[in-house]
Amino acid sequence: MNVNIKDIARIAGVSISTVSLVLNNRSGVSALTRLKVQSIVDKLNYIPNNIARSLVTRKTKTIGLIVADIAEIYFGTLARIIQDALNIEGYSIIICNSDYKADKESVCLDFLIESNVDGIIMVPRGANIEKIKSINKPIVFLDNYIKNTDISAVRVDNENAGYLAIKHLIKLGHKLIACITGPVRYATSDERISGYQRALNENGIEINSFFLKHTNWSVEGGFQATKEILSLKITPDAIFVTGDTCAIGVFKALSDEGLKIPDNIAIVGFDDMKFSPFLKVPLTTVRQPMKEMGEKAVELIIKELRSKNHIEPQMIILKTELIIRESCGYKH
Amino acid sequence: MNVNIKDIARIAGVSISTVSLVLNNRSGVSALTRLKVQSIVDKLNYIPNNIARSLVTRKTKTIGLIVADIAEIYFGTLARIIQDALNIEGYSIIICNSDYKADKESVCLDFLIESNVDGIIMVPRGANIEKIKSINKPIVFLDNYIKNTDISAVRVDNENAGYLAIKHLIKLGHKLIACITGPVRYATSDERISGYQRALNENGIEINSFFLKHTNWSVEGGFQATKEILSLKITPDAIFVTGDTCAIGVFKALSDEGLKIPDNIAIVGFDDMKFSPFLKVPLTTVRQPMKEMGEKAVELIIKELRSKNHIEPQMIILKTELIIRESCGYKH
DNA sequence: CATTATTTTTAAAACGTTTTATAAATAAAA
DNA sequence: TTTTATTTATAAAACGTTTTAAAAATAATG
Repeated sequence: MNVNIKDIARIAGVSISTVSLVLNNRSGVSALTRLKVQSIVDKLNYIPNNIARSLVTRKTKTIGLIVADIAEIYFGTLARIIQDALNIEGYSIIICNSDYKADKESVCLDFLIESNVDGIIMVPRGANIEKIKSINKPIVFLDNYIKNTDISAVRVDNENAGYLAIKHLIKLGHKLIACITGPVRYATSDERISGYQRALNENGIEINSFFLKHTNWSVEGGFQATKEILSLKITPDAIFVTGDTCAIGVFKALSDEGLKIPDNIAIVGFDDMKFSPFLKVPLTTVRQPMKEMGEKAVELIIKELRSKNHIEPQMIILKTELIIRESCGYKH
Repeated sequence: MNVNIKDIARIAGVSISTVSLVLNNRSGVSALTRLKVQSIVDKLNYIPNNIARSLVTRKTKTIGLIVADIAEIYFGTLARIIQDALNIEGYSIIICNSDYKADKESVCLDFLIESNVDGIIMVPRGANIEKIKSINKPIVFLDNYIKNTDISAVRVDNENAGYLAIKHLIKLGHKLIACITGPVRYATSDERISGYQRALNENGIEINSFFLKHTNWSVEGGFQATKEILSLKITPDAIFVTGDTCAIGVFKALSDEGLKIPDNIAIVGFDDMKFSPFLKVPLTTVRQPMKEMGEKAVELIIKELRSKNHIEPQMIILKTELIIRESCGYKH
């Protein structure tokens, strides 16, 4: 019913092979026939069938993207950036959600393989290492990564970011600093904690394990964790919240208890999402270069896709930036 | 390199056709050979090639989803719901972003067609009607719709929702009610305005056009619109913000001007996103049944996909619910 | 047992491309 | 002009499935 390459060939009076060469503008066709074929293609509004094409080329021009949850702004933002960057390169994406769970991630991987994606960009949970290694396609880790795998990764200087965030708090006179972070055994999360602890250590401040709370970085998670922290015998004078979405819940829990930011308690967030400057108290937060992260991941995977021979895995660590707004007070 | 149906056939000592029948568990194969084939399939971990399959069946088991911007929580949430529902039916999705722009939407449509999707769920911008009609595949409108097209749509009772929201405000004694809404010439947006105006009319309250502001429903949009409203000679005593993301910006602009919610000004939102109960003042808002919306859209498109003969287009209008929290005060 | 009906199996065509190897046409060199 | 080199064009195979129509095997009937 749709016009196909055979029709074009017949009407143009040439062979199928010739039409194919023209369509992929490859050499070996005289300027004259090229023009003739192209005009028929244009006239009939012919669009090559990507499925047939994929069957023989074994390429789908599709990249899989695994994030924890596309409904979270952080991942939505990242997905959008990646998608736009990939589109420019002629690729489309299939998005999968792992919910930070290893078993779901495994299902995602299977699904993407069955979907014949050419490559995968993923925020890895940290398990499934063997499975990931066994995938014979370009893979790029994003945001999180798994140690000791020969897989390229794009991420930020989480340890340093945590360190600088806490140093900022300490400089402002805070000593009782709690930390609300992400899932356990999650590199991104762990590194931020390391930075937090290093800053505390360097300044001779005791590390209280009860001041450390794990969440799934959600609004509710932040709310809950803060409630727990506030129920402790000691109330902190600052909280390092390693995700701005999470901070929305933190703000609420604090305001419920009548605590004022920054007068009673200081907050420093992480991510610098679109809404962060618009919270009741504009959030001081560690900005992640989202655009760079997404685009770098795309650049990497495209490079691997293009090169025939194996490419040396790269570890790209991008710089974060502490954006000082009002949630820690004005002192410097 | 990968094992294919031919290998299975050879090893099992049957024809390719038989293997195919087993794989798609169709009748016409004896229990014995079925078992034999299946065991080889399992042993070799054989997975049929979807591309080859698609080529002959002319089905890709893929649905296109066009939203304005996957980075907005509202659309991210919707996308996640749709994706989960489609997965259950064995479909995957390709997401496209139109940014509320007709030309981008057109590009999205072309892209999805070229991707050979089996159907499209879209939040239509409201233009591209002819193009959409010419697409010879199941299409379901979601959230927004276009009048006088024979295309199924799933949406909410926006007019009524707007009406009830405003009636709620009026009952609490508010008369100077501003409205911050979405893009112009956008049915969803327009209907909410209609309800707003009807409630005003019925209560003999004058409609001031300067109290109506259009935005793209973003945080910044809400912030800007509120600034503009507050610069008017008359300050409203309530604002109907037809999107909760937008309301974050509204909250900020109000607090910048020292206006307290709900004492100085009441706010009623729309959507009831995850964060809405966690805003400084928990948001009174019109809840959209996101899950139902997404799942209904999927149900509809799956039904159209399954039935061979044309299905009567359906217009599903789901009920919203006014969730009363604290942003309009406690009075009833 | 011969017929007929039913079940099981399979060969071959089709889906719409790309690619490889070869043939045909043209240009360059001797 | 013949020979050789180069450019242009194409036939046919391949990609891995499903599906159709026919053949083979088995079961049921008279």
